[in-house]
Formats: sequence, structure tokens, C-alpha cells
Amino acid sequence: MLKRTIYVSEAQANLAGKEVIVNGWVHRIREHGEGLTFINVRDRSGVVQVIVNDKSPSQVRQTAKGLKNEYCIGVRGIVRKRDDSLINKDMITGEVEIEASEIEVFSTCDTLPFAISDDKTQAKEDLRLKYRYLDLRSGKMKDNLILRTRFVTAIRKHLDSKGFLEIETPTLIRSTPEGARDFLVPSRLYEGKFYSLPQSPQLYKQLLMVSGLDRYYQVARCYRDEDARGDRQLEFTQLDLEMSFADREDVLSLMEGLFKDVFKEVVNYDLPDKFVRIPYADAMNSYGCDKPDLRFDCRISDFSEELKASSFEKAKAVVCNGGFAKAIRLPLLDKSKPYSRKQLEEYLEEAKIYKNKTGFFLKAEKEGNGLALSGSAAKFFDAGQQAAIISKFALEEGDALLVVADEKWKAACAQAGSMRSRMGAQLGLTQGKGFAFCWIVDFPLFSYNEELGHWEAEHHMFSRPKKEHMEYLDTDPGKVLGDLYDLVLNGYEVASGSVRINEIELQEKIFEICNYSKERAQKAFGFLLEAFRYGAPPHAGIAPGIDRMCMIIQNETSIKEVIAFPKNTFAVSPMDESPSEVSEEQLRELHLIIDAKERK
RNA sequence: GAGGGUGUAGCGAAGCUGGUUAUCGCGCUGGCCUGUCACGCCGGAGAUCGAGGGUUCGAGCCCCUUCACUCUCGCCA
Repeated sequence: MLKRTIYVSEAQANLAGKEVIVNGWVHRIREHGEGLTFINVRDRSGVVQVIVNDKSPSQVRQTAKGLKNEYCIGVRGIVRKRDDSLINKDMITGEVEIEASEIEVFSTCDTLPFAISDDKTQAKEDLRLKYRYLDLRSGKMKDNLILRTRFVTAIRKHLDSKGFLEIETPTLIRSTPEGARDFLVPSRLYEGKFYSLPQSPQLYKQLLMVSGLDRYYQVARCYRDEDARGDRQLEFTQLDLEMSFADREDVLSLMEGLFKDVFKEVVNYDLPDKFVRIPYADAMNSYGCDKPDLRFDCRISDFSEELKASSFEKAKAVVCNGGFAKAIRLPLLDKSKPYSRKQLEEYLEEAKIYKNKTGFFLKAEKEGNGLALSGSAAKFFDAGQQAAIISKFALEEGDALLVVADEKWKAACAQAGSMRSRMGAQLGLTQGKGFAFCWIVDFPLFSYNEELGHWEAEHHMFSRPKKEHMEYLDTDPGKVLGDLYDLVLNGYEVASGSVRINEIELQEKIFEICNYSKERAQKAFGFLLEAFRYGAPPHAGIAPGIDRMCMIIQNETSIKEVIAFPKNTFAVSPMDESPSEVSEEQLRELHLIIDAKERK
């Protein structure tokens, strides 16, 4: 077998005259009559041109004649520097070519189900997933996976330098009743019992803190049996991390240092030393979500007072009855293309996805020497109110103001936020803006579940209430803010963490507020509570999502693009067709089928 | 659980208001070509228009049903 001596991208001018062997796939063939053939050979490093001409050995000419796309081959040859006129500047190896002296075909290739290419006319995702091994031959997918491994390696290097231990935790664990749906694994040895695949190694990492392994991390696979999305798969990878004797500040600055280091090393991008911190309530009010895209500003403002003063009875009623109104200015960037009614209504449609019922727009138009508002709702605001609105929102001619109102604060924010996102995309405000990190802090610890009629942990039940809010635990849980933090990058939540509870009493109190009886809590989390009896250190942690961060770095819009073998939107792998049926025998063994006679 | 979008040759697409033999590019295939590099040139094969039903003299196009994929809401501590 012709065994590789170099990756093709290493075929550079300094090897001119030397014999090399490359292994790879036939990327493209260009035949020029009998005497001259060019073969582009591709391996994971790139592409190089192999040349076969009338001076080549007859074996080589014969073999070259039979080559087709994607044959897997080995080529022995001499690296030749190309004449200046023949240099291909678009190719990394464009200054050289390999003059073949031997070609070995390792394996032929059927006609491909789709072209292996990087351009936009590539096959649809479904087909790409079915033939994922071919899809991964494309330069883009290879680049994405290589970036991913470099990203993880850089993280390991940094954390190792900070004294962190990489420790594996089990993936067959006890099912915990809270949070997302668990994937369950039936036990063969114990009829009617199940393991669960971890949604995160949360409890184990806290136990490692009790063990005194005070700086832990793990590149951990996590599983959640929920519907997939562009940025969500049922299995995904998190950098799970926990540290003892640490407070919020320690975790935040560790992460800032980590990502500053990693982004410099992996994509040569300079991040600031500190990331902006925004309290949750401010983020909701100003950006309409808890994961704002800070690549552009365009803040949302309150519009309640303006509505209250107006004669727009329908919208006014919403705020007068305790509701909320939010407005966002849509600047007219191209003065020659004023916004049409239809365009503005498309923005309001965006808000309707989040159940908006009351929305309208106002447009600033020239009137006399100044500006006045137009649009079907303008008549509800008198001249003085219009002037005040124009000045408050700094509206210029042609700008529009998009307004939504809703009984619920969160809903009103989300509706305005969805319009803001559309603005960013449509006006191209995010293009070429690099990486905008921020922290969202001070999340509420609990939210009230109307359906179940009790409080629930907003993040999880092991997060610590802020010191100054402890007093509200008994009186008004909704008022309690937690020592919680999310890391946000370009509009995506990329990490989530908290300072944890390490006292039994407080932990039990939180369980109680979340409607966990002592018995139920004991049954589900007894081992954690017990561990807290034995000198549990204060600790805090975080878990950045590896897939999402790689997706953003590579400017992809789906995490499938940075996962080698992802599932589709219906949780199916079109390639191996999992999930699949299993034999009755297997089911019987797992006690999922019980024979009639046994049942007696 | 709900909504939007897509489905035409191996792949990516076009197909007007329902009207002849369903079009284009890539790929495949036969041939020509000694410096190409997304090589070029000449020829060829390849389609139950996702599936089923309906309306019509006539359906890729209209209607109904259904399937697959995709994005989103819900869900995702």
C-alpha cells in the first residue's frame, strides 16, 4: 500500500524535487487528450494537483484513465514547483503540483447521491444526513469539525493551566423528576427499574465538590428528550464546570479569561477582558429577551405612559388594566426606500408569533417645518403627544415606531424583542460584527406554574438565592432573585450557571417552596442532602454549550453543522434509522414484554 | 399539541392565467482536446412532477386527503 508521507496541504515549494506519497480522494479530473491529465487529490487538509503526462510510466497513465470522482487513491510522485504563469492563487498548494510516478486505487466509488461541494447549491439537509459520511468530506464540514476539536483542545489547555481536573461522571444515572423529559434505559437485572441518561452532570459535580476535588470540568454529553430546534439537539455537549470556595465573580472572571484565551488561539479574535453584565429585568426591558444580541443597539422602551395619555381605547385598556406597552424605533437606513405599510406590518406579524394581539406602528413624516406621526393609530395621539413621542424616541423623517401591548410583562417584552431580532437581521445590523458576549445576571429564582399551582425553580433547585433576598423566601418567592448567570453570545444563550446551595436547611427550604415534600425530596435527592452533612464547601459552577459556541464561531445557523452525526428535527437519524425497533427477545429480557404465563 | 415553508431526472433549481414532446445547470455516459485548475468543445441516456383521490375535453399547475423534510410557537430546571 502506498502510505502517506505528507498531507496534501504540506506540498509546498520547499519540497520541490522531493518524492512524496499522498493519500486521499479524487476531487476532480481534467483530461486534456491522451498525453495530459490533471487529478485534484483531496484529503482532510485540502487539495493538491497531481499531474500525469506522456512522460509518466504506463501504469500511471493506464490507472489515471480509469479514475473517477471520489475514488480513494494513493499517489507517489515528485513535488514540482509550477512555472510562474501556471500558479493558481486560489489554491493553498497552487504553487506546486505532484508529478505522479505511481498511482494505487484503494477503492472505487459509485455515482454519488450528491456533489461534494462547499457552495450553496448543495443537497438538502435530509439527504446530507442520510449520507453523512459523504457530507463530512466537504471542506465546510471538515473545517467545522476541525474548529471544534481545536476549540475543545484550547479549553482543556486553559483549564489545565488553572488547575482543573477533568473527571468523568456516569451516563447511566438515577432519573430526577424535574426539568426536561429524561431518556430512560430499562434495567435488565431489576424488573421495572430504569436508569436515566443525564440532562447534565449537575448532582455529580456538586458531589465532587463535597469530595474536595475543588476544580472540576468535563466535556460532557447531555440528553434531553424534547423537540429539536436549530440550536437544540436531543444529545449535545457541554463544558460542565464547577469550583469550590468560589463565588459568582470567580466563575465569571474564569470564563472571561477562558474565552478570551480560546478565541484568540482558535480564531485570532480579541475579546475584551470583561463582558458586559446586564440584570435580567434590564435585558428584558431593553432588548426583549434574556439573550440579547449586542452586536447592535436598538433598544426597546416603555410606551405605557404614552398609551395611557392617548385616545386609543383598545390599546389603552391593556395598560390601564395593569398591562405593559413596549416600543422600538425602526430607523430608515435607506432614505430612498421609505417603509411600506406592508413592511411594517410584517414586523408586527413577528410579534404575533409570540401571541401579540395589540400592536401598531407610527411613522414619522414631514409636516410643515417639522415632523408628525402617520399610520392608522396616529389619530389617537394629539399634536402635543406626537411631538413628545417624536422627541422621546428621536424619530427622524421616515423612521417608524413599532408598538406592542400585552397584559403580561414577559409577553410584551418578548413581542418587542422578536421585532428587534427581525430588525437586526433585516437591516443587516449584525453583519461582520464579530463576537458580542454579555452576562445576564440576577434572574428570578422561581416562577409560578399556573397549571400546577405552585412555584418552580427557574433554573434548577440547587441555585442559591441572593443574600439580600433570603428574607422573601417565606413571604414572596416571586421577588427572590437568584445568584444565577447566563453567558450570551450574539443572541444565543451559550452558558448557564449559578452559585449553589451547600446547606441542608436552605436546600430543604427550596425543595419545600417548589412543592417537594420532605419525603419526595429525600427520595429523589437524599444522597445530595446527606452529602451536605459532611462538610460541603461553598461552590459555584457553569456549563457552556460546546455545540452552540462552535456554531456561532463558524457563522452557522444550526448546531447540526458542527455535530458529526446529528439527528433531524424529528429526532431520527436518516443514516442508521435510529430509533429502531428491537426484537421481542430484547424486550422480554428488559421486562418490557411479560409473557402471559409469567404474568400469573 | 399548533402554525409557516418546501417536495419536478442522481443533485440543485425554472415551469406564466390549466393547453403540443416538462426546461436549465451540475453530475452520469460516448467522443475530441498537451497546461488545465468550477478546464473547454460535440453527442447521449436519465422524470410515475412526493403519494392517493377529485374537478376538467385536458392537471406539474386548481380542490381534497395523506406522507416526508424544514423553520418556528409550545416544550427545553
